[in-house]
Amino acid sequence: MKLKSFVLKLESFIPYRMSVTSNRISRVIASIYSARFGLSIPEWRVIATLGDRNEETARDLVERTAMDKVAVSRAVSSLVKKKLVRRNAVQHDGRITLLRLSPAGRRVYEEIGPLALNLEKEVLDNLSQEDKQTLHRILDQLGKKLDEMETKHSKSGE
Amino acid sequence: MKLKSFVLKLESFIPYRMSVTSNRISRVIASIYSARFGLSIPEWRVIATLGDRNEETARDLVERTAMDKVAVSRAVSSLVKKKLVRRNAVQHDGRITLLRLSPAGRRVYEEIGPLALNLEKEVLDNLSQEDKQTLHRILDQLGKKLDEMETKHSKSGE
DNA sequence: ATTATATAGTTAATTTTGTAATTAGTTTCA
DNA sequence: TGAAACTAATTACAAAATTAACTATATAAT
Repeated sequence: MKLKSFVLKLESFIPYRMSVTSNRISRVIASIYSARFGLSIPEWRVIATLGDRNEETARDLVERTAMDKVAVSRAVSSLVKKKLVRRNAVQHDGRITLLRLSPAGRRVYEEIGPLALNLEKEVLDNLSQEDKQTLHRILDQLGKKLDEMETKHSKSGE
Repeated sequence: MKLKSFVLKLESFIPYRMSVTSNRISRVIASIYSARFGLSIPEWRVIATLGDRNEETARDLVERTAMDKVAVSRAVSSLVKKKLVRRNAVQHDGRITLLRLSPAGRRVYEEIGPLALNLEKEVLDNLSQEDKQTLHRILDQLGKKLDEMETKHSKSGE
């Protein structure tokens, strides 16, 4: 009789576990800015990212947030419509615009920021300080490995 | 002058970091079963879940995978169409059907399972054994806290 | 028994997201 | 200078996910 040569239990499969947990956390965090401010996740990410800079191009946002450029584009134009973000043309390059929070956008940032940090704190409440550091380090290391794997993959797929 | 009383940097905000990392990992894993077997993520999850059981109801799948029941329903009916999953009626309750992998479905499971585990291993390659254990424990603890927060939230929202 | 309530599952409508193709502007260099 | 190649950003289309509503069966209560 043929024996199964591997054991795959979803409940101990890290990719699956991380996906479930991270989705649950995102939903909790999203609840504060979607219900109270009508913002989507990408919109909030753009606001959060612009919050600690003066001006940035959409390109920069893509880099800094690891979001897709289409998602950024959509979030930005929606935020511009809502008057939370302003676009400023650039003299020497007609393709790009510099983005910055409007005063209203900054107020939103100043209001959501602390709430988001509080919720994060509550979610992480069960973890020791050391666990949190370890988690950051683990995420760093996973990110590095994924960089490798992704470039390898795209190289071979050319 | 008013000072900002909080510091929110997306790149050190755990909910954000987990979301980015987990999406990247999911994409890597999905590449093996989407390209080679034409399976969606929910389809693969159903197969993986049925793989280590004899029979289960859709309801059980929802519980065990934390997937939405609509997603499970669609994944199952698609898999039935593809002849990878079979439905068996139950005598005493006309609402439920018992699901199990067909022989073909089991072959898919037997083929993807090891590949998925290998990829997981590669992704986690940078982590020590201890880190992996810690990660599991952290995910456990986050899960517990999320349980609390979600029930609290749904209670108060009634 | 028969109305009410709950459960399992599906179907339908909406929204969100991802992929591809397109537009507009810029740089390179023969 | 003027094609060709590249970059930034948007638009259009397709796939996927969420939410809401619905069907069918089963259980509970009066």
